[in-house]
Amino acid sequence: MPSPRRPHAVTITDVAREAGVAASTVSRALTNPDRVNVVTREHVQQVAARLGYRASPAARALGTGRTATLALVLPDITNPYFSGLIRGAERQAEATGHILVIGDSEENARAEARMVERLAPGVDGFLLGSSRLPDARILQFDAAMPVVLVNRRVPTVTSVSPDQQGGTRQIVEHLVALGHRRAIFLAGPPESWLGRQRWAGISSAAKKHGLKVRRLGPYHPSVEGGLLAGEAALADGATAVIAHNDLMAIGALKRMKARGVSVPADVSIVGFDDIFGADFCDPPLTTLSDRTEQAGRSAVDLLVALVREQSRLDHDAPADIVAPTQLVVRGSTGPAPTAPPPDPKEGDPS
Amino acid sequence: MPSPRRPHAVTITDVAREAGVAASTVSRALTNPDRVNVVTREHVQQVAARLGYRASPAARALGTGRTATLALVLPDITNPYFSGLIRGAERQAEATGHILVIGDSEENARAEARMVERLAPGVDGFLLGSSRLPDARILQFDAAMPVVLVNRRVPTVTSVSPDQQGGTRQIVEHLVALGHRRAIFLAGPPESWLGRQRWAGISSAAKKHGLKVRRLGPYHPSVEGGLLAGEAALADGATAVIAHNDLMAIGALKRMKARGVSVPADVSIVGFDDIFGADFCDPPLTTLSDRTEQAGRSAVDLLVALVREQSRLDHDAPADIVAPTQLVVRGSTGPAPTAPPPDPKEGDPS
DNA sequence: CAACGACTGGCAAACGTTTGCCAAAATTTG
DNA sequence: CAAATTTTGGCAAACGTTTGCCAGTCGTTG
Repeated sequence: MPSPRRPHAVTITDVAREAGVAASTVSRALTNPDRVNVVTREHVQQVAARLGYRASPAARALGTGRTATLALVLPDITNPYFSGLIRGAERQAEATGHILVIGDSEENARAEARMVERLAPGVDGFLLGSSRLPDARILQFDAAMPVVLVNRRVPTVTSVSPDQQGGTRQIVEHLVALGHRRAIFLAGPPESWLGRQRWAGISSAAKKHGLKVRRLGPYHPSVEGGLLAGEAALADGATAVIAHNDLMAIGALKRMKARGVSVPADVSIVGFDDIFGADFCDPPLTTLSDRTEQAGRSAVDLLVALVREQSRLDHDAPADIVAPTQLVVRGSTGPAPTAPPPDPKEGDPS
Repeated sequence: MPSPRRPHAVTITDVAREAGVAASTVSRALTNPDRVNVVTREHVQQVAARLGYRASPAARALGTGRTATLALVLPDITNPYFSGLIRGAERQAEATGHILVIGDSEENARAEARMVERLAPGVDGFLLGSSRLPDARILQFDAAMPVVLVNRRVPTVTSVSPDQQGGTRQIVEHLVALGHRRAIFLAGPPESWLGRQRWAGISSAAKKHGLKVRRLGPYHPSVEGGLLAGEAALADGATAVIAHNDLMAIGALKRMKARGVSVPADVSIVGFDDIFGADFCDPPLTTLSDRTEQAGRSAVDLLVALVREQSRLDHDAPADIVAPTQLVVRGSTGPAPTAPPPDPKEGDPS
């Protein structure tokens, strides 16, 4: 007969008995070392180590109201853009003694809200990455528990986001310098704050530089969405395409290639995010890069600070980190063609 | 003065008082509906809903010994190969009412073991993806708690892994059919079980088909590792390169391109995993594909079953799912060159 | 040397559930 | 209609921590 799988875990009482002290002393020796005499403390710690004692997170959480767990919820776990964010958050969570749980809202605001509500009772706070939630909902969550926004800004809510204004300016100036006069912006989901920032930044910079830019969309912010969007862009006849993100840019790239349109000779393409793959697609993608791993770390630090503040009473003003972005120029952008791009080889040109 | 952030959560006792029943009745009405009269049950449920009651996971865990939390630990969160696994696991965890916590061991067995020990007290079981742990350690963990292996098989431990034997056979036959006579295998970390399977499968299939294949490495299973490995492969002069995974294959591809070696005209390259990017790198990568999202779902199902079994006493034989793999032929493989590949353009040919 | 304060360690009461046990009530059975 | 059975709901004891309070012990100070 098989032995029971989970050998009954060693509890604080076991350690107390073995060390000849009260449970409370064990607790203090381990979590509040200054509160107990050095010799008792060391004895207790030794016994605890010998017995392989691990405090029960559940019991601790029940006592303290803290779970030492942070939640990260994202609209699309599989977007490589988020890998860096996840890794950064995971590392910093571990470094600060926290556990990271992860949730995927699959681009759906309703699902995101459900996810937050589902996770809330078990975590100390939330990292909301590229949240699709309306401002009001975010404010509501923020009022009820510690929240840090990533890739989004909402007044009074702590956040870290990449500098889109500077970034879009770089993009527009780059295109203008290459002689482009008409561009297209392939929009992502309207719920995307970053997307709205991008469009705002691009239109404003474009106006300043005399670049004409039209917006198409919205499209699903994926390679598939980019395929569709690319098709639409071809029909428009602009010489430059700015996609909501790299996934879409890559989709558009694929579509161009399939249609025999040469990038960048006929049309230039720019993306956002500098995801894995942007540097080795064909041609490599010109794109706006930001340091997502760093963002993940900072966001966790901010969140941990918020959680700590929550127990004390001093709330200082919410932080708003705006991280620098950098345009990485690769092969997908080039001088504007002098003649308009040729008609696509296949498909109905209507 | 700001109101307290966390409005004191509504507890089971609040619901009980409001509904005019005992706390135990509330508990049963919500978690064990058959145990209570239909009219009381509905009344309680209504009151609970009205008050917005959410059971405290900590308290529940303390009472039941179950946390409704599953851990997924991986050697590299940022490898797009794992995105599918993560998504599949997350979806199925949610579907079965579980929370998924995620850990990154960063290719380090020691870190992996630490991670498991750190997480263990707070989770019901583990999903170990592409574990770098020695068999003995895995058996040890498996004896102490529910464990499901993904991309690894260890006798007596439940697992789901892709069919490497069939997969490697497909690769070798593909290369042989193209006329290749000599190939190189660029090995990943020796701790990788999948890597060992791959080498075993390739050598055995190669022997059968009269293909000569040498092994180089180990290399870090990343694009950077692939760059190095590609360099070494060039020196060898084989006409076909099989990389431990797509990351390395893409690195090798980059290296070839940088060195002016044409793929597939001069050398063919094959990878494993069919990750994001494999279809749009230049040339697109021939690679062995498996359904990682499906694997993630199955693994969670198996784990949940294990957790349930643990409370009852019937343990049935550990499951071992071997999932089919499929060779996706793209542009990186082609007929073997009749002449040997040209000398690399730059660098010391010694 | 008395009084005082700083240190230490124990007691016991939380924290919010679940669940075994029991008794009352309702239902079925003979 | 009494007895047997099932259904229902409450009581109270866990589960494993943390922490406020208290009392002893020591060392210090005037």
